[in-house]
Amino acid sequence: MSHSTAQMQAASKRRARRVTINDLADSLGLAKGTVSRALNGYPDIAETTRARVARAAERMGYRPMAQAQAIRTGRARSLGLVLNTGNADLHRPFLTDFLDGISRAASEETWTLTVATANGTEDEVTSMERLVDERKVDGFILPRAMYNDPRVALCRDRGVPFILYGRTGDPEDCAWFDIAGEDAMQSAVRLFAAAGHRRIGFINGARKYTFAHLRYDAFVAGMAEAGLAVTPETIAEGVLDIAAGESAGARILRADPGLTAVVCAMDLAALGLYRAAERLGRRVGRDLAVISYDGLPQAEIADPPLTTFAVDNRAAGQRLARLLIARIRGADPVHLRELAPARLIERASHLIEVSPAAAGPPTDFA
Amino acid sequence: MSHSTAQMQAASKRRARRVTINDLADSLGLAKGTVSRALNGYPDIAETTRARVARAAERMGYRPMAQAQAIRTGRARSLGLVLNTGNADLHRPFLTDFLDGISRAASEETWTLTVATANGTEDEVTSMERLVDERKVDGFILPRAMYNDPRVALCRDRGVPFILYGRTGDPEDCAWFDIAGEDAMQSAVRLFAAAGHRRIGFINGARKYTFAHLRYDAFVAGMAEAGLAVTPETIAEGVLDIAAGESAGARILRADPGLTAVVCAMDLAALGLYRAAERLGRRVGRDLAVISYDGLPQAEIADPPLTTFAVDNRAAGQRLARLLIARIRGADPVHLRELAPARLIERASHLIEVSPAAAGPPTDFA
DNA sequence: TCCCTTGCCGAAACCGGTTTCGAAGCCGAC
DNA sequence: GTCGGCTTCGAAACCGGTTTCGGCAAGGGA
Repeated sequence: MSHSTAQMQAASKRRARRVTINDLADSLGLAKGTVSRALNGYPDIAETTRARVARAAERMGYRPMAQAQAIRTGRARSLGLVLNTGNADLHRPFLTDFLDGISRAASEETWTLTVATANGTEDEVTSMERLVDERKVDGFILPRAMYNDPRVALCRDRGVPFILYGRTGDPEDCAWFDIAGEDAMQSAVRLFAAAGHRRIGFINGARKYTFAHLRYDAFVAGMAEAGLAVTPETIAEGVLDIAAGESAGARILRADPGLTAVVCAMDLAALGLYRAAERLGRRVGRDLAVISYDGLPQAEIADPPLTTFAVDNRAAGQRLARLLIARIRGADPVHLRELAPARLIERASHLIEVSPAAAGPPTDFA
Repeated sequence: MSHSTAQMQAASKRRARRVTINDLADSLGLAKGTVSRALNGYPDIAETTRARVARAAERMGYRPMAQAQAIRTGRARSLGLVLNTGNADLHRPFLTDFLDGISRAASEETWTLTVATANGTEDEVTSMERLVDERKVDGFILPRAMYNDPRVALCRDRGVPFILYGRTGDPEDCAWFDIAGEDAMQSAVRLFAAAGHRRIGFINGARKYTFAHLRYDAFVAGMAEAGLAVTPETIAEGVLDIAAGESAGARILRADPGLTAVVCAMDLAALGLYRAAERLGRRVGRDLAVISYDGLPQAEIADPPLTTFAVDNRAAGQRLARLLIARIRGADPVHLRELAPARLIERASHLIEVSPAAAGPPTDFA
């Protein structure tokens, strides 16, 4: 039926034709169906046969061709991730760790990661459609969950498994993983309140993302808990980059010159605030305290180094991948929901002297 | 033979079974082989038939299943990229743009991007092997080309197409794309020399990467051209991150306190140099001029903002993807080699007063 | 009119796997 | 000794495409 296996042994391994399941079956004197079942743990294969097949597969370096499996099983064994580069800065610093986490977890199950990019939401959905129509991926990781997320709508409509990085407005049938940014916001307020701050500003992200809702509510709750007044003019919303952070920062700083502390929902916002403060003759870490969220590398470089709640994106990627694979294998999404905490990295930006009335080290809240 | 198409029309589109080439053939009354050839531009199909098939495919939303094609053609239509996270910082800031460039170019040809990660070089090669054995990818983009690159050895050995981002020691049979970092280094030296600097230091990357050889030679050439002496104690090698940049910076600054300018092969090195300078009571942009290379976002945040040669990683990704696809389709690697320039972004770190003898605006060299 | 191209398409093999179905062989029970 | 059941495997269908091969009909030249 085929190419002499003896000849294959003799030939140097390089450039050799792949060894297929037929080669394996031939050399074992078994039917290829039998070999397939032996390799895939079917119960109707004798234990001795199974071992013999496994040994031969190992020896001959047999690795099943993924596509050939996919065509019958319908599983590409690939996770999809589409990055929206419309707001590239949102991903930038996260990405390496995030990808590493995903692909590491995927590898463990011999799955792979397919990534695509898109500009804007519409393009994003189009990319996703192509990926599922061509059966290149079995499911999606959806980063930056939006309150009203068209990607979720698509997946529901097409019956494609997915997992959100973040939460969404209507979580029914959604599997998700998220970091409790809201807890971080509340901790930040507590920390400031305990340090004696009375006038605390807030720079939030854009409401289209769910996290902005959560963090806003948490900020307000934290203020209420501390018995502090929330004044709308010292709250900025919709800030997603440094430039917006700068103008928003300038606005709230001017609205209330008595502001001594600002909580930022994102490091980029805080970095913008740094600039605004400088322009207004104020200095972060000396007469303006800042606590932020994300843990970007820029935050460490900043002057003064930014105190921020850091997110472990590698771990997040791992969890997301594992949860998605479980989802693809049929697990109930209700059981695939996890919330992890952010970790406070105390640097210099939150330490200023406010009032002698304040007592106790702020580190209690780490 | 099959499922009533009328029924399919009636049913809501959601969750519908994929439309296969058989469905298409049935509904057209053609053999599926004919449909396939029509779609793939075979010459033995009548023009009217081809048009009819194309229209039907469009109308029914037919999208061939990638894996089924791959099994016969041997093409997965997927580009492989394995990221080495052992030195995560090397990728970090590049990644979003880079991935965007690759996947954008890939999409144009309806290819996709498969990414994997690895720790260390050995793991990297293992990951690559799995990808090609399972036929998940048709070729690789190899970022951060090394002088002696085991990934290249693997690809050659297995006959797998690849393209280097960077150059390598033995370029035979290699397709590559690179940014002319050496030109940037030489320009930096010229710029400093023209501004009157006489004592110029250099912080280089690690020699295992080819770029470090090229940039070293270019630095030396630039110094010779300007008639300046190269002193080994003001040259540091092997710097790949901020910490190493700091200690290397301290060393050369102490070795020659008369140093007024430093060329850095990487922004991270420059950022480390900032810290070293500060510790030694010197200030970049006032009594120490710095020009670097990469164009990281951190460089803009730094104080003072870092003058640096920026790399357009999106464009690089695009070119790499296009070249790799050409390579996979059989183009001769000798014709797949490109060199692109870096672009100088003048900020504040290179502007200091040195000697009144110097004349002429430095911008001549941008 | 006949023959030979040429254009166009159907039929079937093929790719490398998975899954279904049925049958052979062995065993113990009756 | 026969029968039934269980274990174990071979054979073949199948998945959704691509590619080869051959045949039919139309057209052109002699």
